[in-house]
Amino acid sequence: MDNQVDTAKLTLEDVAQLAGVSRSTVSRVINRRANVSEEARQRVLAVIEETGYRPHPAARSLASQRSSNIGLVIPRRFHTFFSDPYFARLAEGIASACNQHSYILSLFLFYSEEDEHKLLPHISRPGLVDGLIIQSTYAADALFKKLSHSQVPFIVAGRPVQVSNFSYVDVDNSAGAFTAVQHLVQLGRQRIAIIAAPQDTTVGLDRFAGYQRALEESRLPFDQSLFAEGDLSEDGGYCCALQLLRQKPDALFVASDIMALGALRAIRETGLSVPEDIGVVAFDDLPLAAHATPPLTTIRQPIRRLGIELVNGLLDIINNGSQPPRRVIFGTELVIRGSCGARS
Amino acid sequence: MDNQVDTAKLTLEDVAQLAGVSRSTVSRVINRRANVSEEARQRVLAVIEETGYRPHPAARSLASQRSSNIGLVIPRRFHTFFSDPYFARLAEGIASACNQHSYILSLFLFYSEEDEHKLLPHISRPGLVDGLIIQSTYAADALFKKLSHSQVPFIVAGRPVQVSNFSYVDVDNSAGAFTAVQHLVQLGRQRIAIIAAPQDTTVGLDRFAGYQRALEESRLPFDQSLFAEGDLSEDGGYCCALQLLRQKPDALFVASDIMALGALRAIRETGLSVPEDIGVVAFDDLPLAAHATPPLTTIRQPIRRLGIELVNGLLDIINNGSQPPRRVIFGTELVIRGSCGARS
DNA sequence: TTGAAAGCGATACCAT
DNA sequence: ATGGTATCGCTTTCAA
Repeated sequence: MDNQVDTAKLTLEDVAQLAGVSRSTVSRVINRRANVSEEARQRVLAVIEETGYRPHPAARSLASQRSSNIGLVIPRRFHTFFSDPYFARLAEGIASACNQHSYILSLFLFYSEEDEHKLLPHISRPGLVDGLIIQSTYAADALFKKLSHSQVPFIVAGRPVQVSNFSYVDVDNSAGAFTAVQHLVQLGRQRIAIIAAPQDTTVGLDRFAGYQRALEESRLPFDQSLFAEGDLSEDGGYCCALQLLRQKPDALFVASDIMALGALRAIRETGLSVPEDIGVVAFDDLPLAAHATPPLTTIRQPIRRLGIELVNGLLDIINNGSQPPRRVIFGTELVIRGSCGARS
Repeated sequence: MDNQVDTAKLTLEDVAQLAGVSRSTVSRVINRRANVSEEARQRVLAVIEETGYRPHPAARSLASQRSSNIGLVIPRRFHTFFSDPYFARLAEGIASACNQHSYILSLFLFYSEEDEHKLLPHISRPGLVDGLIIQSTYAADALFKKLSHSQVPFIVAGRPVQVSNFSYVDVDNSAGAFTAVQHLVQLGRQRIAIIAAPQDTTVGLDRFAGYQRALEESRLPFDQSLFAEGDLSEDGGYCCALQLLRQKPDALFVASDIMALGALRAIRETGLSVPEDIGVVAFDDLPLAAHATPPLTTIRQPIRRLGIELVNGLLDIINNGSQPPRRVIFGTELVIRGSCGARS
């Protein structure tokens, strides 16, 4: 045990000597190559166990040209997003998948344009990371272009705004929104307003599209005055709701749970009640949705799974290339609670 | 511009040739060493600019034995914590400080014991990271011990539970809690209950200590039946509040905003009102505190600054050693809103 | 101030 | 199956 003290500067060579084999053999054992005699392998393994030897990551990456590192990139527009529980959950899924695959996860948050200029050249070059997971944003499109000229494989979290042949993982935002609105219609609501997510993101666009589709299908007219665009914050939801309430809607589809909290607050302050006066359906199903007053009926998306799939997808691309682009879209699920007025 | 295409495999040697100098000189320029003639430096800089050359991180760390990487470690007990906005904010502060110092931030979330066993040997050896930021937990103490035998510098986020000579950054939890409770006392509350944070964390212990101190100082008796220990979740706060309400308290000090949300929910369901029947003061001042109904009076702690200071502290330790241990404690601030019943 | 050369600690190809 | 060796791209003495 105590011989682990100076373990720090133990090299392959040392292990090889102790085991009475060559560096090559030790390397093979470590990398689980087949062509090693069981006997040699056991001897090496024993020495490694005893000494607590670990290969030096830098030496490894230099020689193999792989870093076993992937980066999670959050472009500028989304800092605030990081205080959004959605993001933490995604990161969690990503991190746990990384653990599973023995990859290290590095975080790149672009706060300022300066950050981006400074970091981009580093991460878009092979060496630092083997691949990147990038949160989709409108602003991120420029980033995608630069990256697609680079050697670094990447996968996008959420459909990229401009159609291009990138690999991505997303949920079916449009279908989810459709379900949400359809549900309200089925409950007899007629004037269904929407607090949309930013329309320069695919999340925003797609959920709005689903809303519109549901109206059409129910032969309800689209009324521009029942549309408001929030910024995904609680405050945003609050402000939008105040504005929309003047139009006397009887229901509200809110494109995110967080904004829905704000909307509930606005409705409460206005003296109206949910779901009696106004039915509300949100999107995300974060843990807080169940704890809102009243509990939010919302569209559940598998955020953690999204994270895991992003990692799996990225590793697949790293190992096998991204031709054709790899795309995965998860379905959503309506979770009925108190805010919509379903009698359940 | 287009010559940046094969920039990927450009080496120091290439740059040296293009600039008509030796590798050594280029290296000196890159590392901002003094002993380079202005002329040579300019030539090299020009070539770097033109070619978009970036040093290979692995080669660099291998040669210099520094990775320019620091790790943020979240021990087991705290996964749930990651969906706590507190954590996201801390990570944000840490990440932005890393950007500033040109360090890469890697995330190590220990989900399972297996994760820990698998990752620890790697991160506790020099090479992968230059240093670690570790979230304090009771469970983390074992981790600290292992690490203090290793070569890897680390700093703790939050005071370690068992007193030892580690470097750490924390807020003055005890003083904050004291202020909170004192405030309630000054508003005339007599039966002040507490929803404490887990008592196997210093956060929990210190805030509870502050609560007790405030009672003592006001000559109010400590009543065990007015004490409940929550798990930092909304649900935890809810359950604790239900339990405490049976004891007819006239005020509640809740050790975290998130738990306070749960407490408000419980109080609401019980038909009591805040602040009339029950004054509530919480701890954290996350953005959501202002949006609760009623808005939470709470103790503000500078979470982002905590993150920044953790990085600065760690870098200081990396560069100058940790003797004596480096300790920074931030003060807190009472933010008065609606939940406490102050007439403001 | 500059350059030559010896590592840093692994991988992987090539013989054997 | 095993070992020798060139190589990865940089930092860092050491001489000049």
